[in-house]
Amino acid sequence: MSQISPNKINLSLPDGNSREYAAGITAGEVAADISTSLAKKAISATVNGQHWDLAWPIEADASIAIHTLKDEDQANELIRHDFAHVMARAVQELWPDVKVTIGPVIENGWYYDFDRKESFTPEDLGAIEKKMKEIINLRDKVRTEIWPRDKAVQYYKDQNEPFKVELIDAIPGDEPLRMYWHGDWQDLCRGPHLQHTGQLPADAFKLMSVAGAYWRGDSNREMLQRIYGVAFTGKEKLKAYLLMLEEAAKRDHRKLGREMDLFHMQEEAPGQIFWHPNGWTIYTTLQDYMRRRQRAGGYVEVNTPQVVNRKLWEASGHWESYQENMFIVEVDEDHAREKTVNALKPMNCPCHIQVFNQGLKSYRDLPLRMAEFGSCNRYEPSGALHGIMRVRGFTQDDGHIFCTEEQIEDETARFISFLSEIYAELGFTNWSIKLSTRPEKRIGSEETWDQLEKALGNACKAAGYDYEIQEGEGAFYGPKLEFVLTDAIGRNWQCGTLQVDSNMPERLDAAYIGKDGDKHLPYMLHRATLGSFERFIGILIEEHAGKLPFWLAPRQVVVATIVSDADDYASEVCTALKAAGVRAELDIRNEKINYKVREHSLGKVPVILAVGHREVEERTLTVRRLGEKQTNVTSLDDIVSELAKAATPPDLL
RNA sequence: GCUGCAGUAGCUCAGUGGUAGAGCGCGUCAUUGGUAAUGACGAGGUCGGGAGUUCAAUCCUCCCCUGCAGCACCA
Repeated sequence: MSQISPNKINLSLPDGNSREYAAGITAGEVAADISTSLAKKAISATVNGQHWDLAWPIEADASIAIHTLKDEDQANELIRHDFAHVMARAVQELWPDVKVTIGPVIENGWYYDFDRKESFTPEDLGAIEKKMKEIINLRDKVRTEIWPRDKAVQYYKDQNEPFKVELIDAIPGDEPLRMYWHGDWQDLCRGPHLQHTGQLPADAFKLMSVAGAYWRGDSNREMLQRIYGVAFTGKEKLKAYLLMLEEAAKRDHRKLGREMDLFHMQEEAPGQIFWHPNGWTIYTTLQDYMRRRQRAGGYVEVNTPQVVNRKLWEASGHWESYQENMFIVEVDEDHAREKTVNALKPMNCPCHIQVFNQGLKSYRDLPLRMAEFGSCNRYEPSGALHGIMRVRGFTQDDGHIFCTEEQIEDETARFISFLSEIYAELGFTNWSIKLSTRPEKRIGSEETWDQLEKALGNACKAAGYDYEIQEGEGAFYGPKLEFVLTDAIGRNWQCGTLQVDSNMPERLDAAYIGKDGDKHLPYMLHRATLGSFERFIGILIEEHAGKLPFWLAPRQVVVATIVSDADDYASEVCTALKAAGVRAELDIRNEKINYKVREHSLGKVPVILAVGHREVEERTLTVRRLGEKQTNVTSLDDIVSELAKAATPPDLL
């Protein structure tokens, strides 16, 4: 690729030295010039901050760094990318009639979408993996060429690859098309790539699963088959990743929900939860906590109807735009001319406006912070349901702040502090804010959007937080903040939200009398801290792998006897703990202590107090804490006061 | 909703074209035993629902329901 050029260029290396080369030299040639061993190990380069293929020429002065597999970030991107191509080639070698589409790098690996009539089976994945290893062993050189668009289109038409033709059509006209080969196999790709397929770590990848995926993410287009793979720079890292997946599966809230006897679901009520005593204890403990927090935060609590006539939903706009997600309830009264049509509320906001609209409001009433533990029902698409995380019946810790435009920024900042304290008390310190700005389809003037987006951004800064902008992701009526928390194994969950809205108040005729004596339209800030109790509890369970903080644990203490002579004392201990506000249970069953310890440990009870002859004599207890093997002996009074303190919710400490 | 896979005892799972089995759990009895399963005996299912093929279906076919993975959705 390099060509003779009269121009000299200066390349500065990471060690501070710089070297002079003829313009047009490739990064690979630079690596070879530095050392032959580097040339062998090199996989790519970074040139002026851009990830660079070793075969691409460098035309001007630049900073350059050569990468090997040791440079995790670049190496992962590169190998995952080339694995995608190698997999596509393997698939086409095994089934030549399969059409290829796209195969991007994703977290931990890649996927590639194929168009094939028959489904891929798990056995097919094994065959593909085997074929991939063969291709890697061929050590085929990677070659790229830049082609004019017409030539590329014609090529793909000749190859009968219609998806590639469509892909080219979607690429902006001025972008060069980079054609890529390893061996005889070809794909369209912007690169960069490895030097040859042999640089792929053949022992550090695995094909994970096959699933359907829409072409171009459009549910109206054809459904393709997507094969997911994971790859790392070494097999130890792959092993570690697979181990992490096993750990994640162990803390699945659906599994723990059964093991801890928290809740169940059944097919007569898909997407809805039957809470068992243990689970409901978590729920009410969390709800009691939120109720106290909201009172302290200046909210008034209300409660509004579940079944509401369609008239209100027509007025709010939900009937038109949200109907397919609503549970419709028809009532056929004996002498009525027609059926009454109602819907279960999918959201609380229209109802809160009804409360606001009772009586005439003055500017003196604002900001009015109205909260409800609002039970909502949404007919979510069947494929969206997931344990208690995504359900059809749930309760939001909902709230609406009615305020003037000037109050938005302060109220938002105030909410962010409110939320941050709660997240901290619930043990989540790792969370971030996303600001979603005006979408394409929207209402309201540009000036208003400017002001509202600025108000939310300023509020974040005022509360002391940074935010990330999500361009165009706001609601059609206003911008929003999303509060995303990261759990113990790195997964992200959107829980809290705050959305600015004047559309709903307007549609439902909300108004207040201003200083000037005229009617004004209030703004409404839709906000939730936990999101929904159901989802948040699911997150709590997974975050803690079932070992909830003591104050939230549904079963906090089991007093377990070793011999039946200790029954009376154990009962006395249990009573004392209950009186001190601890959720304590008595286990005087005719079972060995080993058995009891095992059972309650599996049930994730944080503290087991064992009682035998010795403890009865000395009026002590042998304390065993969940996750610890050793025990220690404590006096009755000490343990009662210690556990009573641990059982106190954080806001009451 | 779409694609694929799955649905057998409370749970986890094995199994077969001729009306089903294990472990745990549950019940009874014996056992009073120091920190992750004491032993014996016993009771549980008609194999998600419906239709079809067949002399005969839990097993084959079709439809439906529910779940799982991914996609789409989550104003």
